[in-house]
Amino acid sequence: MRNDQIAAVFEELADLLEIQQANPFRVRAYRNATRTISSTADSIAALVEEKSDLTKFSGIGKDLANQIVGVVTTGKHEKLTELRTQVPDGVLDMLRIPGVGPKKVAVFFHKLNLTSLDELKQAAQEGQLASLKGFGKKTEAAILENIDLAAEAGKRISIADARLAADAVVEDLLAVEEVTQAAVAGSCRRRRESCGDLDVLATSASADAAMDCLAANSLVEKVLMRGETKMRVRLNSGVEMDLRVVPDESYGAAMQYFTGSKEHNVVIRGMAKDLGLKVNEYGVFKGEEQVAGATEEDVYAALDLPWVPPELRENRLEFDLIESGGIPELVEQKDIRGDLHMHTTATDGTASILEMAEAAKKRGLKYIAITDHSKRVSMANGLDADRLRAHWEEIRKVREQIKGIEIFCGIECDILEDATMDLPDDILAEADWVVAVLHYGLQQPRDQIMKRLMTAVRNPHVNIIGHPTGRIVGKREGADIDMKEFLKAAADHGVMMEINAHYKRLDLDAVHAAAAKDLGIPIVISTDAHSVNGFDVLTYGVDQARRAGLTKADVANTKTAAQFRKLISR
DNA sequence: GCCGTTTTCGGCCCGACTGTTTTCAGTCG
Repeated sequence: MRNDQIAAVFEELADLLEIQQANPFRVRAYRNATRTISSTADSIAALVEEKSDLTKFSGIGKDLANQIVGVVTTGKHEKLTELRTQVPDGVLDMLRIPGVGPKKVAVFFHKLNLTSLDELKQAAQEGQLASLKGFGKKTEAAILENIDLAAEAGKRISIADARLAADAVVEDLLAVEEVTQAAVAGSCRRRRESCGDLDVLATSASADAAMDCLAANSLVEKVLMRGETKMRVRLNSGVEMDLRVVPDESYGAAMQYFTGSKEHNVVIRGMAKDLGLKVNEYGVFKGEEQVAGATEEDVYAALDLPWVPPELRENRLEFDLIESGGIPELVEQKDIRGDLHMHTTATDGTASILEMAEAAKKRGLKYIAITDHSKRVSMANGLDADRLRAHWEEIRKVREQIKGIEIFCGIECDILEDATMDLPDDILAEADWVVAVLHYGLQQPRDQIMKRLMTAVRNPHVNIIGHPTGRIVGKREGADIDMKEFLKAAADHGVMMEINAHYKRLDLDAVHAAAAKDLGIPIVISTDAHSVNGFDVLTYGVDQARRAGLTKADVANTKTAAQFRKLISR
């Protein structure tokens, strides 16, 4: 059983308990556990099998540990099965309507016996909701208006789209005379892989001036809510954006607050409490007195903490890092000197070897590896041994035509479904750089996937595993991998791991990249560029590495060309 | 349901906005 499957059990349990008006802190305990389970690189099922103590995870106590063991060993959860018979699926769907939470859903279910979105819609159209105690015409109208959005609730946009939209709004805001400061906050600032909504923060002599600016932005479809300091809009893309306007002296506190994550902030506020302080979006307060707030650095300093890079604010690594000596300097885009995964017209790229090399050089890169597809990827005109040798011959010619950038003869070699390599050892041995990847058969059972990965890891010619899980962010689950076992094998055999920088892949993810770092595995951030503009995505890969707590020293393609050549010389 | 070097019981972050109220509950982030 995979971690996300185990997590889903407790997620549903939390929803059902919430509708049953269970103790909200108990519900939160389940949600916290869900998060813990899905954000560890350990295989929970494997831990259960070897009878490890699950209470070592913070937020998992004796009771939850037992429940998890039950779920893993029996594949069922008694309480969940029982609750399901009491609350139909359709009732849970109602939770996804914006503005509708567990309390309202409970009323619909218990007072009106409504059990689906369709039934709720009909009841609203007939005016049944407005007559309920605590409800009125406006609530009913809002539900009618929002009920069709329930289907796409939870829809997230890629970090690339998020940054584009948020940056555009910020740029507009900064052009407003009254606006003194404006910046992106929320999950977009934390550089999550995808964003469910966007947060923008501003300081302005007039909150109205800032809000009017956003309301007039061409990206905005509708103003959903507008108060004194806070405004929410829906963008054309369907995603919602919050704008918050605060005084200058609170800007840092507000940035800290609205950057989140919620989990990070809960810890921060707990620490403040222990120090006899209170933290809110307006500042850090000792009694009535504001002791910090203008800058984020001040806010953290008031709590005896170093400033925490936004990418780390997930209550995953940051507090352990602080405790064990401080937050290290994270890798930056300017540290990257090489790109070790890209394609040319030889397979499915749109630019020649020379064009790619020139584009890379222009971006300041000192070395690249050309890694076109192997023959199994026939759709992309993948290379067999003969064509690959000819291709490498071309690369050697290009080396003569361009100076100041080193070009490695590489290959992105498929690991086939039967756990053999797509190209024979003798040609892999001739390569400077071999990226081994899974493209097909990602749905195979864990045993076979692991067999394939082990084949690649043990192959003496394989340098690195590219986009190790094969997942597509928000679209496709990756292969079923026991990540700890796989990474351990890679570490033992000196095989590196890729963070594929494309915003649709970002693979390894932050949790697994951190696990790889812990094992001392060198990480390479690669763009997988298929065109000269394909290098643009590097920034997303660097962000992902930062979210994993990686420093320059952890990332192999920060090395100089000479150092890197030495690293991969056979 | 979890957690603890002032705690094994009594806490569990905090505020904006809306709608339905006439002081507050629900939702959201």
